[in-house]
Amino acid sequence: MKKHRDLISILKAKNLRLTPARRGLIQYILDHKDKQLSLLEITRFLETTVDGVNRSSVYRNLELLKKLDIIQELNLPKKGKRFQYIFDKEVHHFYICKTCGKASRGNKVLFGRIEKALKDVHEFSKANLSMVFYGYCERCKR
Amino acid sequence: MKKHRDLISILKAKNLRLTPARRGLIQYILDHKDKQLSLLEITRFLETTVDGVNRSSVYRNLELLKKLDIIQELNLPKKGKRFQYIFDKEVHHFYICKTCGKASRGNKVLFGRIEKALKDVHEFSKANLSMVFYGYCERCKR
DNA sequence: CACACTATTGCAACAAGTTGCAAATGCACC
DNA sequence: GGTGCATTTGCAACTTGTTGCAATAGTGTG
Repeated sequence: MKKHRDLISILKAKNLRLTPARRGLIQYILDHKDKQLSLLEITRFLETTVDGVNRSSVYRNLELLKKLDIIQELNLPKKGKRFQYIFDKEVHHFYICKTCGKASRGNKVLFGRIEKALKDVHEFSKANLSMVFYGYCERCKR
Repeated sequence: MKKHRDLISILKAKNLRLTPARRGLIQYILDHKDKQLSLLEITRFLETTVDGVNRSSVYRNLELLKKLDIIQELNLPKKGKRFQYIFDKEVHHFYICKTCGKASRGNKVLFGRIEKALKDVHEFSKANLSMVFYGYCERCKR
């Protein structure tokens, strides 16, 4: 799997080690790229496969993947903390409903358009930019 | 104070009661409109003034103010959860540094421009829209 | 200003998240 | 394949956040 190898080499380049816990976490996230994963889902998977990963390790590794811009944490109303794969050169931005917590990904065209709108924000680097919009979805619209 | 009365009438309209804890919280937030307040700051203030507000009440009231679009919760890297006043007809969007957690508010012109860029996102209501951009600040830029 | 009605609070038990430290282990080098 | 060493883990104690429920107290009405 190509992406998998990409990630491995990122870890290596930073002297980060590929432990069973990390391997499992990365695999699970890669297998659910389009989902916003809850901690419960992640923990359950790691329990049943790597069997016995302590929760502090799970938290620490999620933190690590965030720092590496591999995942992004989203705080979804009603649904709590979620983790979303964002490691690709593709764009990503999210529309989140303040009422029900539904999250949907934006598309490339819109991303480009918004990025352009931000061109005058000079003191802010748009490298690995990610954007979150909070409004109301069709169902919850008022 | 004008804004204060605005908020009070919003509460009234929803059958929400003005308890000491709520009054204190609202006052504190109004007095620090341009800060991202930490829970510690809020709690400390409420302890020393209203003396003895249970933490569950603090959490519940913050949740309430979020639902009313009076404050917004921001998750700042390194700094944790913060609460930011957003209740005015003025626009608000934030630039957050993924490394150090520095948050800065955007301005009206940019907001308008970005909002326009979002015009084709039809299934998403931009009422009380708020936007968060994650990138890197000048200091942390790489 | 007392009453009734319902929203809100405090409490206590629990769940989720954090941290320092000693033990374990991945990995580069031989 | 063994060795050394820095990274990572598990553990345990702790802090932070959540929830159900009974007691408390705002608020509108007369």
